[in-house]
Amino acid sequence: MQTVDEILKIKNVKNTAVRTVVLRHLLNQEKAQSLKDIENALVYTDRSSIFRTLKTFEESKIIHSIEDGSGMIKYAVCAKGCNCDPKDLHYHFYCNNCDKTFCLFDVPFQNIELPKNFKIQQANMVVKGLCNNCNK
Amino acid sequence: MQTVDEILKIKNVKNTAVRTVVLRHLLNQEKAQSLKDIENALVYTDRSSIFRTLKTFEESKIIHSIEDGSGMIKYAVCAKGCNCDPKDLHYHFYCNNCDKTFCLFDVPFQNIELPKNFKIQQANMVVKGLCNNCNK
DNA sequence: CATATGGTGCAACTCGATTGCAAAGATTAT
DNA sequence: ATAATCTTTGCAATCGAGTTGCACCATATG
Repeated sequence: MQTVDEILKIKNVKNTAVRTVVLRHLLNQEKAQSLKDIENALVYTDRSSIFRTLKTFEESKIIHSIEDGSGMIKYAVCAKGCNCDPKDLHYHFYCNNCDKTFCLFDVPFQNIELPKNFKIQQANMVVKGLCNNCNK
Repeated sequence: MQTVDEILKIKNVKNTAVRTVVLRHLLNQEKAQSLKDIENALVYTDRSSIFRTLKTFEESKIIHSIEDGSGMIKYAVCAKGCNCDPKDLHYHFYCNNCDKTFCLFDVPFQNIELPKNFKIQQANMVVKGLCNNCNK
C-alpha cells in the first residue's frame, strides 16, 4: 500500500492538511465512502473542503467515483497504476443489506461487444446483492 | 410491442389517466426518460403524480430505473417477460455527448464471477462513451 | 517584506426527489 | 342508489446531497 505522501507526489497534487486527512481516511477504508461518510468521520473538517478535495482527487485520478444507487456518490482510491481508462475498469459490488460498496479489483472485467459505432470511454458497473458478510 | 392496456393488465396495475399517459410516453421513447423529461413532455400532468406513477410502475416491474451518472434517475420500459431478476439484466449505454441513455437489450450479459459468498440480486451496468449518432 | 496564488471555512443556494394534505375519483358495502 | 371506504391526483412545502460565493488564511514567489 502506498502512503499518502507518495500518492500525492506521484499524482502531482499539493499536500495540505485536508488532503492528507481525507486521503488517509480513504486509504483506511475497505468500502467506498460517500461525502457524508467522510464528513462524519472527520468531524473537524469542513464539508465543502472535503467536497473540493474529492473533486481535486478525482481530476487527478487519485480516486474514482461510483454511483451505486444509494443516492450518494461513493469514492474509492484507485489501484496503483490506474489511469481511469477503459482498461482500468472494474466492477463494484453494492450490498443491499449493509449498504457497503466494494471495488472488485480481482474480478476480471470482460470486454463488452457494443453495437456498431458505439465507443466506450468509461463505465459504471455496479452489481447489487449480498456481500460475503451478509449472505448467511 | 405491447399496448398500454395489455401491460397494465398483465402487471396487475389499475388503469388511470396518469398511468396511461406516462406509460404511453415511455413506450414511445427510444431512450430512457428522467422524471424531468416526462414532466416536460406531459405539461398538464403533475410532477408528483408522475413521480408516484413511476414508483408504482417500478414496483410492478413495468419499468426499471437506471442510474447513468447524469444526476437524474432514468426509466425505461422492461422487455416483455422481464421480471427484473438477474437473468433479465442488460447493459445500458450513456452517451457523453448527447446525454441519451439506451437499454442494450441485444448485448449479451456476461456472467460475473463474484468472490466467494457474494450473491447477485440486481445490477446497474452503465457503459459510457459515444453513441452511434455522436461517434463521427 | 510584499505580493500573488491557492486552500479553507462558513453560509447560502440549487435542484431533483419526496411527502403531507385535501380534493376528486373509483370501488365496495348497505 | 346512496353511503362509506379506499385510491389517485394536484398543489405546496420540505428534504437533502451537491455546489458555489466570498472572505480569510497559508504558502509560495519575487
